[in-house]
Amino acid sequence: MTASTPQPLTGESAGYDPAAIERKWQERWRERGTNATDLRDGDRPFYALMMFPYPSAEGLHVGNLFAFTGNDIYGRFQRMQGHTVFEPLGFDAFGIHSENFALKVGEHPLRLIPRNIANFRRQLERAGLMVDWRYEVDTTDPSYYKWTQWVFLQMLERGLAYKKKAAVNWCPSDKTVLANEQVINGACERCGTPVEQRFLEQWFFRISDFAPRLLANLDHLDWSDSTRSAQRNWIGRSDGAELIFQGGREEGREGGRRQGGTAKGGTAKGGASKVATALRGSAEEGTAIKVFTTRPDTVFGATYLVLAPEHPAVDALTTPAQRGAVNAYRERTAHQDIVSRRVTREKTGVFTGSTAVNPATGAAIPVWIADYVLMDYGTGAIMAVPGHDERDFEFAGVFGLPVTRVIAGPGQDAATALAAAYTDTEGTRLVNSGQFDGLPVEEGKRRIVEWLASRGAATATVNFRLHDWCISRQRYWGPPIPVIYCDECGLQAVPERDLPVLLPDIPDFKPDDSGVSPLARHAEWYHVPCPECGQTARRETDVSDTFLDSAWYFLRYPSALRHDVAFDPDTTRKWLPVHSYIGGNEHAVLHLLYSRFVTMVLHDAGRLTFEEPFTRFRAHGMIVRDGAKMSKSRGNVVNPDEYINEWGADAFRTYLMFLGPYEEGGDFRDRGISGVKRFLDRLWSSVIEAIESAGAGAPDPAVIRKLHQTIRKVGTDIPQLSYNTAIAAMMEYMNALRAGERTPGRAEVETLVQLVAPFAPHIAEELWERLHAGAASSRASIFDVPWPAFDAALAAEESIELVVQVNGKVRGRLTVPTGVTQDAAVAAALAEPSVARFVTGTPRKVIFVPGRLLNLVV
RNA sequence: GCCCGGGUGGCGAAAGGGCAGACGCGGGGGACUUAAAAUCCCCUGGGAGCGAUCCCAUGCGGGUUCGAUUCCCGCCCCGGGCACCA
Repeated sequence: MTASTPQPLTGESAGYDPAAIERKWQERWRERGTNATDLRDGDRPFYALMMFPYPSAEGLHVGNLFAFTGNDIYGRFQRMQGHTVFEPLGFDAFGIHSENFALKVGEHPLRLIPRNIANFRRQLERAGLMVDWRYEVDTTDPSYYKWTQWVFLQMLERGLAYKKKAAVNWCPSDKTVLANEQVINGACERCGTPVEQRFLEQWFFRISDFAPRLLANLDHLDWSDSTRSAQRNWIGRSDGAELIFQGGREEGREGGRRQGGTAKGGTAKGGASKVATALRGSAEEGTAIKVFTTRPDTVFGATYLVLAPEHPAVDALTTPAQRGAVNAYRERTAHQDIVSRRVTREKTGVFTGSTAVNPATGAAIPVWIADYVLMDYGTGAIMAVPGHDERDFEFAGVFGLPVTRVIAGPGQDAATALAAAYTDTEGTRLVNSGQFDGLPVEEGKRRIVEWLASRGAATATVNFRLHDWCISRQRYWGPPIPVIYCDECGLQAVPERDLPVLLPDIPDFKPDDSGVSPLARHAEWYHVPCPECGQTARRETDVSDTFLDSAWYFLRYPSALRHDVAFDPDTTRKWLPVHSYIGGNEHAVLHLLYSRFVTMVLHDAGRLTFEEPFTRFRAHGMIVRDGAKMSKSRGNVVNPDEYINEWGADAFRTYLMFLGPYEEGGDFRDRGISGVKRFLDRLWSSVIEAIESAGAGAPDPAVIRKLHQTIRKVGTDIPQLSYNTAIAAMMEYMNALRAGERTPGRAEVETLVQLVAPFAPHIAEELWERLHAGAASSRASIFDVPWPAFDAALAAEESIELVVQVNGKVRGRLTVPTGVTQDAAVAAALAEPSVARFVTGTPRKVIFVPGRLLNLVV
């Protein structure tokens, strides 16, 4: 690749030198405060937010720039529409990623991060973003995390933060607890190490209490469908019922095997069931077992129960004869790593020795424990319906438990054998279900729940998959959780006046195997007077999850200059909720859900007037390079600095937007950028020629028509983030402008410069200044000049090309006046030999689409 | 397995019931030049024909329609998310 050399042009004008004009305008924007937003001003505020980056040591990723440029174009466009636009940016610099990198290079994050941030800011400034850097936030700055700690206190105050000992995902390599979201296929998302299970005291936020609202509001948000769908799946609503099975009764002793004769595929190990029967003894009377099911219609087919090994009722249900086996199994699952528990599909389990009564059939059915039932979903217990659930069928097969058909599809009846779990519901009906036989599934569900409910054995219930948010991290690089433990007074919140709890500058920030944060090793920090009684007390040593930092940063930006509040109520009312948020879909279920949750809590606390933070969200696509995902190991990472050096920020930005649909991403190819650069070169020379030939040549109506069509196209494409087609339209106009020998007129180029401005701001400012040299307006930024007005009359075509089809096949084209009538069009079409030869006699039918097409059916 | 995207020339892609391939890259030819680069102009989905023209073509198979890349049904493949969630 060779850098384009400046082309000598006529007269004294210099050629297009991106490096020089980009330097010039970035400096001028700084001097003149062009990008500074007066937050008190303007009756049409527009908050254009982009997801702030994690400032890695490798520097700005092209994916960051792709995201930011898309947001910047939209923001600049809104400004030209007359909005006061606020486009802030900051750095999400806490967290395990930074900390691990610091450990790797042996440098303290307190020294490393500021350097990374400085490098990022330098790279970002070169990209020509309309960012008001006065409002920059850095989550690791005490003036920021003071308020992150404040957010925690809001949660604590409202009973939404709580501590519990929990089985957590423990990464033995990073030596830390991971959120469920950070475990990918049973392995740590950072290092890929298989995750183990540990029991630790953890801080949680009660996000699951908000599941119904978080789900319901999605219907009304102007968000990318892909993002909303990901959140719906994550929240995971299931409609069903809780059913009660009375445990430990003596009647129906043989009930567990009563229907065994109907089982066909599930009796592989009948012996186990015999053992179970022999060992069965009397369990404690009256233990009620609640199960959750989405298929209450299949309750007549529930032939056994399964409890999670951790279920609190297991002790009471275990008979003396089975205690040894049950305890051994529970011991094993407690220590089992989460990988094999979650990923292995092999069915294991142990019989408790007890039975429970199926509330529908009255039969006594055996109660088992198995690790395929999870304590943290539903009630931690299930009714097993092996006939109609794949997992239950498999389990029944392993342990020789009876399988009963209670759902029959077309061509099946109550006696049809089950070779596998039958899970269809469409067009099926209930069988072997007493008075409910013959009902379709949906009606069966309703009627059976009503019937059982009348006997106190069922409640219609909704369950969510969403778990509470574990925010504890036994690490160093995060905001300390502002809590103090006093032997006298118990758990104490750090009073707001004592915030921030500063993260101390300690040299040994490396986590060890203790499961406790490195902060615990520093007595001078760890010991603190109790805020209540003044006695020596201990600080909480966990720091909070990075996702808490980013769950509220959009509230901080407009108030970033204030140090007495997290966010100023008046400013917040004026500028929020965020009008436009653009970011990657990798944050669809973490950051975006947590932000919605925090906003909802602050709304309920009366601190915000809105409960949804982002009015409009669009997920941008991913950029790959030469058809492959960018990675250091592949060596195909695009370094923005190199490209900006070679082609200029304007060409780089515009190419990023041109290479594919913004919301889908695209393929970065070095060759492709030259086309965009050529476009900017031509823009430059066209404007220079127009200036130098001032007054020469009348405007060409065809060019003006094309111009207005382009104004319309670009003006509708930008709000839809259809940047690639907007650029294509401007290129088309450029081609029309340059067709023939004529010199472009001033009016023909001036508007184009405005259309290009959001994409290539530096060249646009430079050309605008040159077009208005000497005029009073020359000191104004092009971004303070209103967007060009579209004139429909000027854009209208006088004549159109009418496509003529015969039986749907194109047989000719006619140039006709725009308002041509059907009769005139048919007459003209039949006069064309290319059409007439396919038409004999009068057409049977004529389809006429005015302005587009004529189809003759013969 | 379930839920989202997506599959169109040599390549990145347009068109979301109405001319398939806009725009750009790459390629071919030409102009300018002593020459090259840059720039400018023309051509560029496949096939048949000297030609005007004709046939084929938007992952595969059906359907609806005067007309389908677009809508419907059933598959296949690629990318992403969720997943022993009862």
